[in-house]
Amino acid sequence: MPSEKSHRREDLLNASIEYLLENGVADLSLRPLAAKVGSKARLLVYHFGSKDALITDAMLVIRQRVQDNFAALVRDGRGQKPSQLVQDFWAWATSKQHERYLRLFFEVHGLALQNPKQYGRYLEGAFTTWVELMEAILPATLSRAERRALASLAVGTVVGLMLDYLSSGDKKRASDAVAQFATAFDVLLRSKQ
Amino acid sequence: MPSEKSHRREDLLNASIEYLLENGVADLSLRPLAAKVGSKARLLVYHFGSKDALITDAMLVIRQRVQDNFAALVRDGRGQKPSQLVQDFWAWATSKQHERYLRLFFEVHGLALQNPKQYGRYLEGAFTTWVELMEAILPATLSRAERRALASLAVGTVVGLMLDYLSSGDKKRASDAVAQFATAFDVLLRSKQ
DNA sequence: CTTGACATGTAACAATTGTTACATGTAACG
DNA sequence: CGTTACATGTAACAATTGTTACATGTCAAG
Repeated sequence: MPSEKSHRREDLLNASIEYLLENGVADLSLRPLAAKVGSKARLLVYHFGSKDALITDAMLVIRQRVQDNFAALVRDGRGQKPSQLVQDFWAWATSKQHERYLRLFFEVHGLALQNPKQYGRYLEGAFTTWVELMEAILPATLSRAERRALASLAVGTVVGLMLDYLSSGDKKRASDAVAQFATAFDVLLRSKQ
Repeated sequence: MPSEKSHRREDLLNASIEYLLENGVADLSLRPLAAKVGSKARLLVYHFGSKDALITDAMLVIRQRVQDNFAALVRDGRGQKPSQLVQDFWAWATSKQHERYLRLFFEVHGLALQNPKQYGRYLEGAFTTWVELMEAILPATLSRAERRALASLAVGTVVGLMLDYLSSGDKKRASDAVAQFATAFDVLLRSKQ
């Protein structure tokens, strides 16, 4: 087993992530991937253990990156209403340059649902980590149960509308729906206070 | 090209649908599928044109079935609030026996996003048909734009929370979020009237 | 009986798959 | 020098893939 501080592994992982973002995982095969990242199929298995493990490792890194960005949005927008943060994140995630993150998430997620054994490490926490991040920006005056339900609602709504946008390409319709959610969310939060 | 009224094709399609619901499409290969439905790979290609066309045809039938069921819910619940219909459909779709429909939808959807050429016929309308169904049960007093946004919101929210439930297995949390949505949706509808 | 459309059967193609065994290199450190 | 850990190279395995060419069967309508 290679050491955890190997930077060859890290380099390969970063290059592979780029490849995954461009090509998806459904038709992924190790040899073309290895060729693109300047390596060999043999070595990808050596460094990551298996194809599935490589994909899972890549997805965990990607998730962390996106969540780091969300955390930065929260930090920069301290004091903003949760509904505004949701809209800011929506704008960030649905920008042309970030769409490929969403696409990859949805692809791997769908595969993971049908084959939890293969991608279980990714699936676990795929939603719950987001819900926890969202809970943290909801008013502390709410009960734990209310925060949980409202955070889940916000995450679910944004995720569903992202999927809509990616599928239909109709950004205006999806963004209008997000705006409607924002006002409804504000009302909901006010009513619980 | 085989005629459209061939019932051999129809039988094979129905049997294939059952197989897809149990096994997903990612690891699907024609020979095992053919064996299970009492046919040969050769004939599946003959009847459907290609593997991808078979999957797409199956998905369109499945979507129609689920949407027919939604329409039946609407018919039986005439006069109910939209938020109640949403919750009824949520209960139907997340029941143990129907979960596999959701799983298959999300799997194919993810694949379709990364490869629109392959599953384009399915992707087109995957969301818009649902949004139209939802628009139809919103008050006619709303403006067209409002109906569109609110319908998109309702569909997106339910879809996102379905994905959450399937991923996390936490039905209570997801259902609580749906309930929160229902009350918010009612408020939203009232405010527009 | 014959035409014709639908269905099936047999068999092959050419390419690719993830993974592994075995051996070699490299470079830092004692 | 020699040990050790990490990295790479070569090559093969065994199985499977979607699709196609070509031939045969089935069965109702003319």
